[in-house]
Amino acid sequence: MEEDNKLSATLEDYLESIKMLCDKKGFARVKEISKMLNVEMPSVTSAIKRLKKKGLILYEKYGYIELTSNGNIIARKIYNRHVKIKEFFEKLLNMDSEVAEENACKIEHSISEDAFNRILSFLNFLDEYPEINKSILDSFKLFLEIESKTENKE
Amino acid sequence: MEEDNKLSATLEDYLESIKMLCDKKGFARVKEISKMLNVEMPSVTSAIKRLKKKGLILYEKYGYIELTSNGNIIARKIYNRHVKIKEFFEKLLNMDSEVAEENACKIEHSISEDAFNRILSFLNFLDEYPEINKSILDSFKLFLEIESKTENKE
DNA sequence: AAATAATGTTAGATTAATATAACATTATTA
DNA sequence: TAATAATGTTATATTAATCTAACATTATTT
Repeated sequence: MEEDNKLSATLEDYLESIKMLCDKKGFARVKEISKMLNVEMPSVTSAIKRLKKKGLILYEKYGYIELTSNGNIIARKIYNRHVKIKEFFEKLLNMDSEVAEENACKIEHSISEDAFNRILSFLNFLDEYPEINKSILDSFKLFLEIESKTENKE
Repeated sequence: MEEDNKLSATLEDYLESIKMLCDKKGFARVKEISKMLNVEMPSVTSAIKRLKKKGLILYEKYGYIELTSNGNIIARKIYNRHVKIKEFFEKLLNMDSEVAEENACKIEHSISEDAFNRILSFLNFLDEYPEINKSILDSFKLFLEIESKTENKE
């Protein structure tokens, strides 16, 4: 009991898309969500019904889709994870923006609160000690270059 | 077409459990898998049927479960990811072993080849430059302590 | 405003993953 | 070896997530 309200990765994705669309234009539509997530419209209709049942969005047939305040809180949390995980990959591992994006998208759903806080702390650490930050990253970049030249198997 | 054979996260988990049991005793049994993954036995029976259909395991009704050579290759790949991701979390983020374990378990299924290679490279980097390794990690640990004392919200 | 296009919903089927209950097989032990 | 315990399977149901096809509504354009 207690927290029965855990969203599936899929519903988290829908909620996140809705948040992004709402941030941009104040509401979301089925078609846009379907484009964003690469699913057909009936899948969206089905998902938003489940989100509505959970009290996370407002919508009436054929109408606009908006977040409830609760939905907003949760969506923001998910989105924040996304942004931070992406940042972590980019800053620490020198990952391409698209690769970082793609991976953040998936990992954001499976990482624990605990682990996420570690990542946040690490990002703060890098921010607050830019010298360390720079020296690590420079060395690592160099390492990557050497590694790619060596091109050793296994 | 081409690679239709992508396993779901769930099937990857089953395969990984089977690998671990086989490594330990040469074969796996339904009961043990069910304990390991916290599912009921019929769920295991259903999963191993799917794995068998994909040619990844050998088994006959009421018999032992073993990996095919193909299954072995795939299982090893998954397991390796698991180990390395865990190591990454432990070494870099100073995460508790259990937390690292738990998160590696989930993330191993969603991370891309590309991103995983970055993580591997970073681990190699830490290994090959132990001075850098130590200095980063010591500073970060210190930072975590300071942070936890400060206990600032948000 | 009627015709057409765009968008959204319903009905319904499919697949994966799970569970419970009932039954079957294999292993243990008295 | 017969009885019991442990393990495994089948039958069946449920839920989430997706799809296609058909229909409904809303918006756009002559």
